[in-house]
Amino acid sequence: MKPKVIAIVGPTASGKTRLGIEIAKRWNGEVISVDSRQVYRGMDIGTAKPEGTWVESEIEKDGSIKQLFGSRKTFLVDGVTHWGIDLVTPDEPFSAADFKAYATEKINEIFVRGRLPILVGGTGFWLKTIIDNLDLTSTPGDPALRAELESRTLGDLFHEYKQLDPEGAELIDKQNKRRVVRALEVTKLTGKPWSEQQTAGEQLYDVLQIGLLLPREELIERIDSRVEEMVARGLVDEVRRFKDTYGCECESMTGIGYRQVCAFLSDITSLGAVDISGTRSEQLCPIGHNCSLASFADRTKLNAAIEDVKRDTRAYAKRQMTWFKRDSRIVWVNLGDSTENLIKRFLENRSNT
RNA sequence: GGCCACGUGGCGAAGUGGGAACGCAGGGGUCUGCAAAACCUCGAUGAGUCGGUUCAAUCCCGGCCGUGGCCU
Repeated sequence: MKPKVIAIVGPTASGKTRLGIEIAKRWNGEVISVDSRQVYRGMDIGTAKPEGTWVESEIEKDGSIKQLFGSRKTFLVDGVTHWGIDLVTPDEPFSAADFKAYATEKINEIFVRGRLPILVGGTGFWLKTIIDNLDLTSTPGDPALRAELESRTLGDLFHEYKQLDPEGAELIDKQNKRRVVRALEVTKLTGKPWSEQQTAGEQLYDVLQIGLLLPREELIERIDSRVEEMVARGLVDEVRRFKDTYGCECESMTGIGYRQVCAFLSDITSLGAVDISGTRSEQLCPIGHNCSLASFADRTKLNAAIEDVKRDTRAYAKRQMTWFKRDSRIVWVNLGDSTENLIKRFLENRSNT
């Protein structure tokens, strides 16, 4: 019998986190965040990381389970244990494959504890690695090779790739350089065509996917107000801290919120319009907020950056819906609907494979 | 009242006497190690409006309407 796992999916700002907590409380579960941005330590406000506290772990003490991502501590949100948060520093890479290794380990641990694993998150690809047990090839990225490949033109790369893996060349998105680079990278590193390495193992878990559905208008409202809330909570200062350490270029800074605000900060810095060495939080706040030091021009720019964040978040939500829509296994519920019977039936149903 | 300018898809905005760029927004889609990423794709049978010139008008001419500016 496969372990039963619940997954809560849906676009950003649809209320997944809260639902996850409710379900965890009701069914004795632990949450695993499936979010490619919440893995970064310290990136809290912009990733809408749930607010919680790190406590000494009670459950990890016996050491009976080998921990790939060992931690003495547990992240508690409203009394519910959360995994998948604060796994790496913002300059460390963390891929879908890393996540798969981490999450499967955590699911098994939770299962052994006799509790219910609840995957909560909007990173569809990461979730898919677990639900469909993708064998993400055993070939990690090779930074040197990748850098070399990336310096070449797409046409050139595709040409070489086609020689090495004609079948893959048919399947791949030939206009997406990032994909072609990876396929070529895998093929060269392993000596075997990338297209032959795309396999999925047998399903590991019995999964109930619950999708949160809400009217587009309502989702947009929720996105907008959440972004405003982030700003009020100090998004700009958070981004500035990371900008000072990592700049705007590293992967973790390409997240929505970070990207736009980082660009804004670079803009005003280069113009010398704002002294950013002083008491920062007082100097930078958008129009409509109470602040005295920022110039009107800079506040206008910040407002524009915030609008960009909202816009890009909407676009992201749309992409997420495109992803989830095509998975017919998802059971869609309206925000606010009870999941009681749905989950009850799922848990009572004995899986026979 | 007179003079001048302008009137292009939801917004912004080019250009041309003979296939209406582009940006943004919006819709649809792809996805097997960067996925909040990367990539693909679709929207004006028609240019305020009515006439005229021309083989042909969004582009030239005129009337009307509208907008902005200037003048008395």
